Amino acid sequence: MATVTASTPAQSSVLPGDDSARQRLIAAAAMVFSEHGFAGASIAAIAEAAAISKSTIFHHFASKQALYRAVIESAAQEFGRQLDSVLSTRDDAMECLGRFQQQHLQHLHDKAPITRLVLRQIEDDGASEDCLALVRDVFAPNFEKLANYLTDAQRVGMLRSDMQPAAAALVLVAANIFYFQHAQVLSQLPGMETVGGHADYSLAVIDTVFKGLQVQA
Amino acid sequence: MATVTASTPAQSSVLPGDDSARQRLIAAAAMVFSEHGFAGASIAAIAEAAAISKSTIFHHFASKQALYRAVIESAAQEFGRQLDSVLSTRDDAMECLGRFQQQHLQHLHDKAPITRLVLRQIEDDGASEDCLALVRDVFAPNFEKLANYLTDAQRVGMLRSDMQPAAAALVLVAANIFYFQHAQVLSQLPGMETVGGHADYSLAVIDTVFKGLQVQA
DNA sequence: GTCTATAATTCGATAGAC
DNA sequence: GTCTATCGAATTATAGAC
Repeated sequence: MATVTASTPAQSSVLPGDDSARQRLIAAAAMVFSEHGFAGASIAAIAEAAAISKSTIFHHFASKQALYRAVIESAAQEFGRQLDSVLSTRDDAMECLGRFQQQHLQHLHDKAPITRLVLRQIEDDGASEDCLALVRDVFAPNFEKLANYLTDAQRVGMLRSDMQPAAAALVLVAANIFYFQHAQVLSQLPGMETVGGHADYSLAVIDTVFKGLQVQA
Repeated sequence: MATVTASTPAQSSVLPGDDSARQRLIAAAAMVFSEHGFAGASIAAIAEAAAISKSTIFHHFASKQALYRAVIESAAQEFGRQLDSVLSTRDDAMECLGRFQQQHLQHLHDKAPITRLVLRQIEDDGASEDCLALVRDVFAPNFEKLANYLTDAQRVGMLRSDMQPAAAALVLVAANIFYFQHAQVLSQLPGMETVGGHADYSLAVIDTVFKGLQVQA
């Protein structure tokens, strides 16, 4: 069966294929999925891109679906690792959240093809168990890191005590995903000149949400 | 009322009900487009739904594309009319913006099929002149109404003076569109129980953005 | 309705590492 | 000798053509 355990005890093998083979396969699959979508990406094409045989793929992954999911998981976990260093309660909260916004938006762009694939899948088929599981198992942990950061900062008195962490996290993430999906047309809206490029956008969002709309006392 | 600004030369037909025929055609087209998408909706099917002939359609609209656009324009203008009554600078700003969020989200849902069509088109082809023109001519006016409300409220001292109206408007709209597109999976995220249904979500967003994240003085 | 092409998945076997 | 990565060939599923 597919041993999907990620933690091989680093048995220094002399063979070119150990656990890195798996990583190479994921990388190759990411490219092919990105280019052709899930349905359009054949196992044969992925095998060719990874320079291995089709059957080897099924040695590593139980199904095409499982491979696809591993690709997404890999990207999400990579971002998750960044998160830990970005969200440090020791720093100023606004600065910290600004970093988060920028890194998250950057991540969406770096993995743009996969990001589009995932968003599209959720839009088309959000009620499917596949989608629900993907969000629950892969994205929820990262979301929780952000929400936990907000809750912690709240406890320490760095953030408004009656703010809802989950709602705030959602607003921040939504602003990024919305921008990722619709940046091309945003320049057509009035007043958008002042918002500018990616980085400026992230800072404008944080300024807005962090300080709020109401008059400050 | 329907002042459908158009590039079409005003064929001033003397027939009474000329304008209502146009409206009926738009309504029928909206249904057919919603059900089958742009490509899947044939002019013949639209003509049948509107109980008129194909050629009558081309008397009212220069092309299928123009009719499609009129459908979107019609929905946007309908929402634009609601906006004027919702955004009244006389009321409390938070309450007013809460109403806006709820109405906007409700509008997205009421016109769900068309909304999906438009969002999809922007995602797939946002750089096309069609999309840019759509946003510039159809959505920008409504966006501007919200931005202007924020600017006005700012001038009157109801909102923080150094807040960026365009950024704030974007955050609010993004939160709604994001929710519209991904509501099905949001329940998989931790802490979402407290956010609840449509109306609660709107209020949670407004609470978050209006009061901000930082500790209030 | 059968036929066919394509793609996913399974099977059985081989080779090298410990 | 067992374990695992790998492969080629065989099997199933399915969508489209005729």
